[in-house]
Amino acid sequence: MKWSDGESYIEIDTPLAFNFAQCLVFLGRSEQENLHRINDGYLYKLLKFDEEFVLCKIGCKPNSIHIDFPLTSPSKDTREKIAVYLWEWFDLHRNLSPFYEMAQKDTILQPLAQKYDGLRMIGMPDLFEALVWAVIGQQINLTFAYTLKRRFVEHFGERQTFERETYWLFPTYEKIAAISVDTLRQLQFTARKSEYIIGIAKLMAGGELTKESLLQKEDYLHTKRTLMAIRGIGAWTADYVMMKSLHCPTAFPIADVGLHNALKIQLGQERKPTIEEITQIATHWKGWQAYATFYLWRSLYD
DNA sequence: CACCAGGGACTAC
DNA sequence: GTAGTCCATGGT
Repeated sequence: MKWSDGESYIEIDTPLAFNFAQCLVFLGRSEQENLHRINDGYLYKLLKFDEEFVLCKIGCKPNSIHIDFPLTSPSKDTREKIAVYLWEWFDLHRNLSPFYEMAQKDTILQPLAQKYDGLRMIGMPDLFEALVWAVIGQQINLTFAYTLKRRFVEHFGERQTFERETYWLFPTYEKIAAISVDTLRQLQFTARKSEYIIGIAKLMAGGELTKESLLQKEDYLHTKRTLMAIRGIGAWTADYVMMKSLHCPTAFPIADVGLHNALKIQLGQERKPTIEEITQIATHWKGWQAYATFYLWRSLYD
């Protein structure tokens, strides 16, 4: 990763096939999102490292991402962590050339790759955030899922205010490990989801589940099995988290309803494709299932 | 009012 | 292993 440190700002070199505006479209998909704000072409995100809050104002230049710090100037050590966070958030380490070459020969992906050229996998560097968001999203419509996430963040997350706007941090697993099922039930989480989320928080608080250990697993299936052994994490959630937080390119939530709807639309069919049909279609996507899924999700927001 | 929603656990066979 | 059932609640 290449980045330059200007002390009061940082700049991260962007790879080929990167389009900041495309990424902002995806990040702006919900009005209820409270973990970042988009205003006038800039992306605002609150982060915290070692008790140090940092508000980032993120914009783009021709070949780089430029980050200013409107609230306080972070230390050098923190500036490096911010660069790493952004690197992960926008999946900047990945060379997309093979994906676009593959997409060029795929009738479904070809128009999407052209239309959303430069869109990167928008990740979730925080493993706990990815897990909770996935559990929240199980079997409910996205609008309600965002409502639940907003309540969750605003009840248990820390905040900073800048120019009359409030910026939120996702709650920590330490905090959630200590709450009761009843507390989440009051926010209209189901009892089951409350148990899953608190259970996951306790595993992480106890050091039994870490992003580092998951990343150390040998292969896709081993990692997926490890995740699926946790109560509340099935095949869909495991793939979702591997895709968004572990940057696994072969993660493929094949049972995803959004994926089914996107394929139905792209294929111009009256019905959604079956799992067997999707398996067949996806044989072309080998090695890039996560990106294929992500671009299909993106197509739902036009 | 019916059906759906970015599923998963649990049970029975 | 897999098919059936329940979970629970808002959106459309």
